[in-house]
Amino acid sequence: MDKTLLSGSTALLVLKLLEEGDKYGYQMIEELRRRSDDTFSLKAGTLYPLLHSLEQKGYITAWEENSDSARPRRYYHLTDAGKAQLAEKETEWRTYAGAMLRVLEGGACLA
Amino acid sequence: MDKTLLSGSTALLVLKLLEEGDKYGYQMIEELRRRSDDTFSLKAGTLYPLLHSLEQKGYITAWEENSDSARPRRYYHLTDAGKAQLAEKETEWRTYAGAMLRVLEGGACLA
DNA sequence: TTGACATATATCGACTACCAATATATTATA
DNA sequence: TATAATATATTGGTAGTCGATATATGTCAA
Repeated sequence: MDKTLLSGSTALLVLKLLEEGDKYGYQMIEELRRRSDDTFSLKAGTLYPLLHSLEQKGYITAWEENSDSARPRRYYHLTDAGKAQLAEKETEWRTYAGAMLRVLEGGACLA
Repeated sequence: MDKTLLSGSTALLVLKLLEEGDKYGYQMIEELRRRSDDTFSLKAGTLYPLLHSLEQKGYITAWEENSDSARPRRYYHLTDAGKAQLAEKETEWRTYAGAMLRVLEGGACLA
């Protein structure tokens, strides 16, 4: 898969996952891979900086799992601002995909 | 529109337009804008370097319009290699869009 | 006629997004 | 004991897009 195709939609994917409930980074990577049938394999080097930036913008908040053992997990929670941003990004993506299909199918059966 | 959404699919759009017949740069910008209902407004600073790179890769060839007056137009023609690349890119995009929809609709009616 | 705008191609610098590589730390398995 | 999976994080590099700018011509209105 061309990685640049994902450009811009990564934030949308992350916000969408968090709409269903609080999740931690590693979990999101696994879930995205599974739900997209291995089409999306989001890299840690992409996700963690993205999570920090979304937090800074107020779209998500973080809370640390209270665990005695193991590496602690940072769970993320979608804020109201995040929900608004999600709605906007989703509309934007559907507009883009629709326009794309229109171009791809515009000259299909004329030649 | 988030410009990064377009990332990676610009080459696909250009190859698709050329599948219908030879076209010149400015014409492609106008046609894309029209066919996408103003969703795509490809910039000259994006298109011309892209055309050069597609030519270098052998996906398209260029021929100069023989005009006495006016600024001459550089028409581009899709090669066989370009047609193969187009098919591959188109499949790739549909895979990506399908996976995207699967994630977006995965948790839609459960909450 | 002069200035503004559309046509038409081209390049450069800046910004953003993504990834590979690397680092760190724990647990489970061989 | 060492290899892999879990889990988060940072850095450096690459690629794609745009804004600004440059150049050159044709058209239309003030």
